[in-house]
Amino acid sequence: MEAIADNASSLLRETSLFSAWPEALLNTLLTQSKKVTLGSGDILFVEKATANAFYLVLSGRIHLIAAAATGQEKIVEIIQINDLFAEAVAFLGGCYPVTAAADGPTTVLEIPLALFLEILEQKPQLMRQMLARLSMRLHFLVKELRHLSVESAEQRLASYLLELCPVVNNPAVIELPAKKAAVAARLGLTPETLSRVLSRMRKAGLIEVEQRTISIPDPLALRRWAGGH
Amino acid sequence: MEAIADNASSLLRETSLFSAWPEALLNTLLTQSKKVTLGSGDILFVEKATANAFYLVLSGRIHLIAAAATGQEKIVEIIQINDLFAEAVAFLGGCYPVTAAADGPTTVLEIPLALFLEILEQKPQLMRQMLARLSMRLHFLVKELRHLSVESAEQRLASYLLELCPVVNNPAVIELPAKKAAVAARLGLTPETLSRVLSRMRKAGLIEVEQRTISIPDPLALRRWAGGH
DNA sequence: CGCGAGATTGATCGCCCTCAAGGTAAGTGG
DNA sequence: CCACTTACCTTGAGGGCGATCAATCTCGCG
Repeated sequence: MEAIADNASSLLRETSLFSAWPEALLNTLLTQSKKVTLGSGDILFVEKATANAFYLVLSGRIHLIAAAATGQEKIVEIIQINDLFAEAVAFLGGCYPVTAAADGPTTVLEIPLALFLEILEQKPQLMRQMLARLSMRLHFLVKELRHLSVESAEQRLASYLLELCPVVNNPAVIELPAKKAAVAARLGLTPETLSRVLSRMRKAGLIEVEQRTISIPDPLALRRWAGGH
Repeated sequence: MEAIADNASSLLRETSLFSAWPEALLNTLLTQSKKVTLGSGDILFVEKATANAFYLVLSGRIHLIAAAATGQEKIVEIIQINDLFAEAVAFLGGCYPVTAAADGPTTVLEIPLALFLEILEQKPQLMRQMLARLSMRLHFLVKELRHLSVESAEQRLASYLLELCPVVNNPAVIELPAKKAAVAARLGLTPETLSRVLSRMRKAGLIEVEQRTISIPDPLALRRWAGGH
């Protein structure tokens, strides 16, 4: 229990949102939070459920999924270790807009909204940070909208790979953050299409694929290639 | 000039963001703001430009447009009269994520970011409202992502029409907020496809179309029909 | 080895875009 | 009042991208 708290504390401190919080407040928050362990595919919360808490990924991965009436699903975002999610619902006091499911064994820290809001109310500068954070998410989603609506499969995958590159000028070797089927869903594609596009890029000499490891000798060439379809 | 300020003041007060602002602060903001008149197609700001202000639509309409490298365009949102836009950039101090263009003759109120931030800094409860507002936009965009990625043209148009209905149980007569080509772009479709889908709905007896006026005898039937492709 | 999950590859199909040709309606000038 | 113009919408034919369905392949593992 103590070990868990310590682990969570250090992880919390690493997030941009909490990095500037005073120790005392962070501890208060932690005593009210609890660790949740999930198996592969377990549902943390479902779309439209009343939101009582938000979450920090301690280990594993969480998929945020939007489902249509027809049963089709789209992974809106893949939440990695040490990322916060669902924190935006706090200010609406409403319900979750997506479903959250574990991708493999995963542990998350569940932080109650009520206490969080109470603390925030007394610390305006923390609010300012929340605002910046939400703005960043807004920009991210706007960018996603563009990707989905006006870019081809090649362009979407290329953008995605380029985002994973630390620097765009040098050769890079990157690791896909999840199994390919999940990456495909994240990009709004089927696994088959993802496979074919990767294959096309490989044949064009732009990337090399080995399991989840992808090496990109010339990221800029990849970007140019995607530009011309 | 005085008339302009009065008009803008009353409009500002009607927006959820400013409705709770004290008169004095609102006037301070107004004296620093200025009215901008735009002709059809005029660009208010372009994507990636440094953001110095955000805007309130006083009359007409503004299209927020995301463009791809290939030149294709998608209307992310259609901003109606009395709606704020671009206010989210304030907290990043960065650049606009989309391009804003006037749809027909339009006037907007240009509100400088610097002053706005300064006021906000001193009024925590106003920040709280900003947070709620940004959360709402986040939810809106998440919903949009779902629409674009997992729904068909029929479903997207049906959802769009249903959102324009005041109540979903009763017959409704609604007015498209812009010319059909713009609505199509807003839905991620071409004008041709929009026309065809409208035609299909008409032949199914679900709607009647007269210029921009659309009557929906049974919104629920429309929703059911869209569910089954 | 055999099993099963994930990845690949091929064949086919459907939705939506593109290109092209009317069609409708409102506004001009004679 | 009527040709003419212009903007917008509609309708049709054809094609491409990515989904679907199905078969095969790879690899880790009991």
